[in-house]
Amino acid sequence: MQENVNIYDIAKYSGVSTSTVSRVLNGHRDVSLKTRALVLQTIKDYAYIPNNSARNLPCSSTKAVGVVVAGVTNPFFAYMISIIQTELKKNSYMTILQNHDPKSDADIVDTAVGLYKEKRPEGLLFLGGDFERKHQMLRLVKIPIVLVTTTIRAECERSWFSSITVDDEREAFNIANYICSKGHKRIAVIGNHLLRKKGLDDALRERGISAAEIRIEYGVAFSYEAGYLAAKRLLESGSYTCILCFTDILAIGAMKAIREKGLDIPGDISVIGFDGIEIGEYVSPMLTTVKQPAEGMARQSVSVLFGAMQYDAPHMHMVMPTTLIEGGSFGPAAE
Amino acid sequence: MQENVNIYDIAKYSGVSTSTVSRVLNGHRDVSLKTRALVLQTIKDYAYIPNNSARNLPCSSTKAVGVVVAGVTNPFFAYMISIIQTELKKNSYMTILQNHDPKSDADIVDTAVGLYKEKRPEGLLFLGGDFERKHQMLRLVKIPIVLVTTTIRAECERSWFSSITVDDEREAFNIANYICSKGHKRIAVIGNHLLRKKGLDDALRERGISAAEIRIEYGVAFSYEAGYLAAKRLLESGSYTCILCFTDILAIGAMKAIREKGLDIPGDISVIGFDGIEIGEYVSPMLTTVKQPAEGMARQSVSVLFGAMQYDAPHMHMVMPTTLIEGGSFGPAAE
DNA sequence: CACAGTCTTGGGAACGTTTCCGACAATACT
DNA sequence: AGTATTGTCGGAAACGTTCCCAAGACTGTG
Repeated sequence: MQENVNIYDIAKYSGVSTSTVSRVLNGHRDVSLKTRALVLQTIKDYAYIPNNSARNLPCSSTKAVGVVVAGVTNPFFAYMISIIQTELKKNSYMTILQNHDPKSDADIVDTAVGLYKEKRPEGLLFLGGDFERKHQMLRLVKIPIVLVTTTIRAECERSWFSSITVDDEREAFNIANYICSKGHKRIAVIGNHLLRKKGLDDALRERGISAAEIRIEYGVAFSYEAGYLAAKRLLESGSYTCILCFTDILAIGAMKAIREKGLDIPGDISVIGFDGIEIGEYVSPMLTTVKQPAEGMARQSVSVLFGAMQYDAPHMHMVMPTTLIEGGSFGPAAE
Repeated sequence: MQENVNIYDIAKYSGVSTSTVSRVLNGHRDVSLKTRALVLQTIKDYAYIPNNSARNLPCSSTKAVGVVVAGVTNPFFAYMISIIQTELKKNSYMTILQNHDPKSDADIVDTAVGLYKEKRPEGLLFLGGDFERKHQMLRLVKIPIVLVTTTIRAECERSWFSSITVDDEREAFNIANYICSKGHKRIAVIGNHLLRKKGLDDALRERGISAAEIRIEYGVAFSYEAGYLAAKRLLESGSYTCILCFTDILAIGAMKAIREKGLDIPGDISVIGFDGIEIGEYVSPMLTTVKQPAEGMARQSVSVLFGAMQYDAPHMHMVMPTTLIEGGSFGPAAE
């Protein structure tokens, strides 16, 4: 273990005070060009690297943002993470990644509180997940929180956090209408999403399709496999002309089950997804999906978070538009 | 902004000294049960959370590990990240995620050095990427380094870091032989991987297939799109019975181009990938691929890293076995 | 009852920075 | 020339912990 050089050493070797070194380090003015150059050279010579913990101590800033993700494995989140990380890095914040396996039964809020307690990030970003039980616990976390693509229950008091979402209920309502308008009547659903389910139910009710006629498979997790298994169950128990999945990866899983059954997509069964991940363009047929503006949401999320962190900006709840990507996995009802 | 309570407050309110509070916090013995209970209660009452920066200062430990990933967007890496993060968390280390966009021209080593300078992690994990130019710079980073699935040039001095990989050269050699043994002669390759290319070349040379007969598309990045575009170029310029891709996502991209051309997989063209990502099982036909033991590698990587961090364990270079997953995208040569 | 030994506790010096405040020199102005 | 102003710099007190060292209380033994 070699001894690390510290700011005192640099000061000593440069023949200046620690204050001056500190000023150089932080780019403050009030340092002559000559002194600055001298100190910078010394820093270089001794390969000095400031100690971050000590640095954060006086201002008690950690330069860290916690990102709690409901499954890094989901390409939709992975994509947003890559953007968020880049954006945070630009402001020299580090991203502390905290994966929350959606299969595990631990509550995402617990995960977040744990992260906060241990690492003291200055802000918290949630990607996906369900925000319901025990969310109150997060109020004692006094740092800004932004929920991205997270399902927020209607009864939640929204005054103490920000969010960036699409209007899940409305989008589901619209897509359900779209499906019905193409003649589909025997519709199945895979996925467990409170708001999207609500929008769906409303649309069907308006059209006089009773909820009883709809089969909903609450694919427990958002994974390819869950979609596959759920679709398999559906195909064994009934006959449908359209399967709506609340997530693209579920849809892709479902498509496999349909193929295995020897059925044609969309000839026999249409499949429709939600999210708009890249892989959807590479399956056959291309996935028809409700695309969320992932890049924009990711960028906005750090912008909103920084706003709250730095200027104490008020909480806001942004609703982003979606686009229907017509991929080929959806067509009019068969008969 | 509310004032944060600190260890002094807790000491004061409990009527003890900070030393005692500290001892309770760190689970040292030499504290009477009564005092311990009292302090714990006070901590609870005031919702006190120790300041991490201050905590790390005396021992200068940051409880952080940097993970530099050559593209979080690649499901192969995303999967390993999720495991690594879980594993690190178990030891109450945080994972600082640093995405290195493979499309960008910045060198991965620069990214890593920057991460080290800014955040001072206690260990560094590389996922994927090419380890060649300027890798020497990392020697001045005095913390343990483990490379996972990273291409390490033969000329690299290996004594100062650990690695966990498959034997890329040998696996490529084997898979090339496998392809040839099924009668394929007009083979194309997509991907840019030094070692895998070398193994491939060797195998073909042994079989008397000159490298000139092989068309290699150096898909610049590892992305679906790169695979798609590369395959498109291939199909326009020649006729092949098999396309070997150095990464599954390239293969999946290539499959789309083949379908668009109206060709059958594997009837007209076989496709073979490398990695063994989950989505490979959900495309049609299922992707034949050389599966790397992602889970095992991820687990081993943090185990090796911790070994080096804690016991100053010697550097090691683990080579893991692969499995050939026969998915259906590969068949014997057509004619 | 004196003494040694064990438990428990408090005091205070570190850890490596930042930053406020004041000192000093050099310059500009009256 | 004297004074105000500006530009540079150093001193030293924080920041919130940990941990070593010593002091005090208590127990058991002779």
